[in-house]
Amino acid sequence: MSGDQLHNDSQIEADFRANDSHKHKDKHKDREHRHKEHKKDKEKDREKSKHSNSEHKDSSEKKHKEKEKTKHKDGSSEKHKDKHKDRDKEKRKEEKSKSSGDVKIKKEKENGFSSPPRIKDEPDDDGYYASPKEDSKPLKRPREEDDDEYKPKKIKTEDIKKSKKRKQEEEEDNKAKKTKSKDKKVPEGDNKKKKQKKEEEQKWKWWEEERYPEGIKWKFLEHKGPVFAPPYEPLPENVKFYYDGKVMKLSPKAEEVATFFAKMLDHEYTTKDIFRKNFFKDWRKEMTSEEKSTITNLNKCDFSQMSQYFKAQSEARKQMSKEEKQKIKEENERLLKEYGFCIMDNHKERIANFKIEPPGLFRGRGNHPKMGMLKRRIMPEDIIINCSKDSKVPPPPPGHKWKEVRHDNKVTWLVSWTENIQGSIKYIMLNPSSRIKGEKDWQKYETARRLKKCVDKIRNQYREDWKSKEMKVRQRAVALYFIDKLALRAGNEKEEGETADTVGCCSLRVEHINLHPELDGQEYMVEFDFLGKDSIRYYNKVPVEKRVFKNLQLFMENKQPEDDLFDRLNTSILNKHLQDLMEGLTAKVFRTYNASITLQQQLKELTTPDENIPAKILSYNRANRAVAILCNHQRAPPKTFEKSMMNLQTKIDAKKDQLADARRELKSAKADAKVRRDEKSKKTVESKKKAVQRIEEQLMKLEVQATDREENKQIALGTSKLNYLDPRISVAWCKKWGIPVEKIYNKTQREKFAWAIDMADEDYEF
DNA sequence: GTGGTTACTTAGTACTCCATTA
DNA sequence: TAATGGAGTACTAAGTAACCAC
Repeated sequence: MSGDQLHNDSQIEADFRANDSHKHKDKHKDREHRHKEHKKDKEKDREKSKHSNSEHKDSSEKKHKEKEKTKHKDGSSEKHKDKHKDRDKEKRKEEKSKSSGDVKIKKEKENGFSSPPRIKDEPDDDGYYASPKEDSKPLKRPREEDDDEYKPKKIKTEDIKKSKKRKQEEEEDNKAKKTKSKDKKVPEGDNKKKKQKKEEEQKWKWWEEERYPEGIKWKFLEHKGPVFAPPYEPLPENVKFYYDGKVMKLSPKAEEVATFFAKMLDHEYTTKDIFRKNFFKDWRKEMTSEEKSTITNLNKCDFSQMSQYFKAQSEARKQMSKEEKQKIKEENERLLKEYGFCIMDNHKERIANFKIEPPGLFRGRGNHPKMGMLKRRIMPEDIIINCSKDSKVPPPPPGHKWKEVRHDNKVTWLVSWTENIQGSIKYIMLNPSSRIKGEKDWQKYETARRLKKCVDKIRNQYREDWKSKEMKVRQRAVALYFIDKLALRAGNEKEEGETADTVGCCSLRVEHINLHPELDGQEYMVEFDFLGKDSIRYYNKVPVEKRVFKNLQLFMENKQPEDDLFDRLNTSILNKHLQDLMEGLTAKVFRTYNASITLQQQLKELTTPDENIPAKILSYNRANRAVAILCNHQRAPPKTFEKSMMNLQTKIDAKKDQLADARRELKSAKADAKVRRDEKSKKTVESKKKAVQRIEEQLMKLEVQATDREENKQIALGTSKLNYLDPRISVAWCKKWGIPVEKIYNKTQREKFAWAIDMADEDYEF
């Protein structure tokens, strides 16, 4: 399988280049299917071995057994069926690997196996050092996760004073708030005071305060509960639904579900078999028995009038008058004000998602087996409220009650409910700008920085483990190598048939890699091709070390394409091992670490001191892009991409013409001044010169913009910026080069990273 | 070791709003 | 003044990983 190398960015190491996926997703379908069949077989086998004496041995299983026997011609039909149970096979295999491995290792030694090249270029100083700033400001100490039983540390007296003062202020603030909440209605007049207060709130520097002991997330929590989806509004009489060419009036319930489908009619989803099948099955559940007996074929349903009605409605919404739009906006603001905030430990904090997800049709990503199923309406009776005992419990809507009210301060969520598609729990939590999220974020980067201190040791260790006699250890070491080198996700096991068939490192299957002893002039190439999170394709050709290559060959021996590559490994085994190497270390820390260290290196490499601000920002974006490529953060190219690119090019051409004109004018002005030699003409020359300069700058800006946009066509920068890059690296870079931080982070991002903006100075080192 | 549950982070896309341009 | 386009936001799916009982 070959994919076209898409990201042709000279700045980025070829190793890290992942290929485009969106166009190729379909290619995987076939394979997925095959895999599913296979897995089903496997599952059955598992069941069988579990209840070996059970009465479940039906004919299909027998058939399957026979099938399996023919599959594995070497007679080892039970091989690879089960990861953890088949000890005999394991032994046999290990013996085999031992003998062949020994030979191989010897051979390598004879070949003069030299220490492998470094996985990633890293700054020469291997040791970690805290930034001088942190040394001088113990208050902003990087938090170590290892201080398990955290006791608020005594910090500089000065700072204690500060914090005490702040606390006093807060207490006063809180008192005021409490009295306020008692007599609720506050005259609209005190806007100024309110504003001031708001600003104070925004300026709250939680990162300078003491933390709670491990496990405790808050001491006081009060909120207004969730906002429910608006009730269903039946369609007007003139909007008809037709079945088999005849008008049919649907019951409200059936009609509501029908409108969900009608609203999606233009989407490709509604043409997919699984989607239609799932939808129809769930829709029928909502029908009256009469409807059920009439409506038996989705193909005979005509939703077109409904669809047109909704299109007209959305058109009308766009055409609304200013006043109407303003009214809606005000209503939304009112809702936000009332339900969008909570009080957590004396501070008003913004809630991220205070609105309950409305009912609709489930749209999974990729080839999701449950697409089209009905996401049912969430009622107060489904809702668990979490708040503190001494808070005012939010009242349920009239005539309803909550499923439960609990007071659990070991968790951060305010509201939860169980969703009906996967049976998973959904939560209402706080905004990223909140203390509770910020602290966690900060902690995450501190863990990644701790990894920096010991990453060399860990790398040496897994290199050693490639030679281990134990298959499990070898697999673990190779997997870890991939996670480290390629920033792959851990790859938890997933329930079969419940989700799209996607994989991560530990769940890679034989069919996801191709080994090439030589490819494109390089030795020991591994070609990856699989669907990762969100069914985004990961395609990459990577040269690996010989020992890794040989190990992979070994892991793949006698396996079917649908078999697990790392059959002795899962994420929990891997993470347990990582925990032993460093406290708090998990597979995902490697992604954070490698993303952040890459940004820091790339910024160092790409920033040229004498460049102007737009050029520096281009460099920043390129560094950011290198990370996004490493992490395989892709996006569908914007629908208007080609057009907007063309428009930009037109602008550039026009600017070029304008520049040529200005230069001509400058030339003639110069000639004129030479002849006249008066003040006026000199001034004209000066002003023409300035004009040329101005236009040159404008042109340059446009060109930079064009480059940036082109390079960004299929790469999403946001995800890494928000989740993987230690914001202090960016802040330090801004401070070092005099770039306003607003150029890198928008308002929301600045709120999220307020802690970093406040604490990092220009010589911060990750 | 496994399977189930829970809590939380990470992810891409659809929509909205607002500034700029024709 | 309407159209356009891009930045920012809202939404919610899909991951990771810890914990617990057996």
